[in-house]
Amino acid sequence: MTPAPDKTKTLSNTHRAAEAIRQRIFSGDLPPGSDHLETELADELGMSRTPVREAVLVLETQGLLTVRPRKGVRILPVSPDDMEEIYEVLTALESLAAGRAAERGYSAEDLADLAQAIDAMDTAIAAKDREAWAKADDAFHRELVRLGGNSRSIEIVDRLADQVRRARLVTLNVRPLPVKSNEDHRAVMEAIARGDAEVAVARHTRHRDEARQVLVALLKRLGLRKI
Amino acid sequence: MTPAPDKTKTLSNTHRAAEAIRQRIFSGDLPPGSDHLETELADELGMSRTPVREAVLVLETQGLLTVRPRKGVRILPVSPDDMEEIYEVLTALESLAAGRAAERGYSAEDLADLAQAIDAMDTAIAAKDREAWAKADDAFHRELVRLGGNSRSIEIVDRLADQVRRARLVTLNVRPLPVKSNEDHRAVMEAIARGDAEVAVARHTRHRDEARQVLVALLKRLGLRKI
DNA sequence: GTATTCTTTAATGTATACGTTAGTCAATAC
DNA sequence: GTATTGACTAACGTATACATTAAAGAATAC
Repeated sequence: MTPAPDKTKTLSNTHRAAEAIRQRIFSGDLPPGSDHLETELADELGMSRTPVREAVLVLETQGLLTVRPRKGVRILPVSPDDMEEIYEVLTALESLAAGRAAERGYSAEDLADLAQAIDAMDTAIAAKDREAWAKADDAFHRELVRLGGNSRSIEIVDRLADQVRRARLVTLNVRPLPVKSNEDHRAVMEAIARGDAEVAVARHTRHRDEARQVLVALLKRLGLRKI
Repeated sequence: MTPAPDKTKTLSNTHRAAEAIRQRIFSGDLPPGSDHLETELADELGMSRTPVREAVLVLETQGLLTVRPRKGVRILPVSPDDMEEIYEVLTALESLAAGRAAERGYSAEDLADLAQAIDAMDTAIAAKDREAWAKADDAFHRELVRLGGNSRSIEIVDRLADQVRRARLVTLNVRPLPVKSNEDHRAVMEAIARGDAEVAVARHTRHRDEARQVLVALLKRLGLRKI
């Protein structure tokens, strides 16, 4: 997700277009590899080409699509190799955040959201509710980076997490329920709580590396169809 | 720097505008904190508002400026705190790259550019040529990330390095010549050459952390004027 | 003198029109 | 039958015109 540029009310059409297209990509409505003319998108969104063009330019810099001059905008596929790259960066930045969070000396109260996300994952796993688990997992990682306090990291991770979410569209119902991963989450949180940056970093790095291996292997096994 | 979108010849005005504005920011021609109307920029660039708007939108997502609805585009200042954030992310991603590069088992030949950058820094320091040193230092860090092989990292680091370059506009001629930093560079390169990822990561992390401390302290000492 | 409201204005956000050009398809030459 | 060339078309890149709106200032009421 990307933060709303205007919290009050009057979103510009450009922002609406960007958000709409982004949603349609994540929902699978604009599938990876598909092409779309600016004119079509504009018609479908009920606006002129101008805001659509502007939105598309932004989404291009965010790596969701490319503009191919007379072929339309192409929704970018995410290959297993891409996902490996994305996870590498995510791992580095989230681990950085875990370390910084530990150094900041947060109180138990400060970590309430983190704890809540962990509980929600436990609940979801008990109920075998994959959607709920994914949502809580997102919340945990997002909150972790927020606690790191580096706004640039937050922004970059947000953008990359978008892509991970796209991958999950495909993998969520195929992969085994990650019953063990909450042990890692708890360990990371506890390390942060007691100010142990080293363990927080090490544990989180291992956690993400393992997740990456599972996901990439799964994507490769699922075969050629790009996400 | 940002890779040219079209290597052949026919750059669109949008790309030209983006590049021109970027250059004007780095050259100090558009100072941090200054405001500029789209119309003015368009006139100065000899084109209409449309490509300028598109360029500005992209630069906004890259964190160089913000569009403030009836006030013009504001060139963003880079505070010491901002620089601290930027260095944190740079450190994490460059260190990641150093580790991955070590794992890849590069030959001495593969590391030639790295070695060349190091030599250039030695030469520059002997000649007390700060400009040359900065250029070679840039080349070293850029090549390091390239060797890491993660294209997302490369892109992110490129964007952040832009900001570091802006800071150097102010600090380059004030700070002491970093006579000792090439020891770190050499150690990192040697660790990569012998495939020692752990040392490569640790040494580079330390190197960047020290550089960050020097730069941030200097920026704070130089005082209130934002970059 | 101050505060409120109205008016004005200027800059943006959006639509649209137009020129350019790449891609397509057909026709013709071989 | 194949390949090359040419015209055509449709999509994009850019310019421009228009609508919208927020900021600034003036005027008036108190």
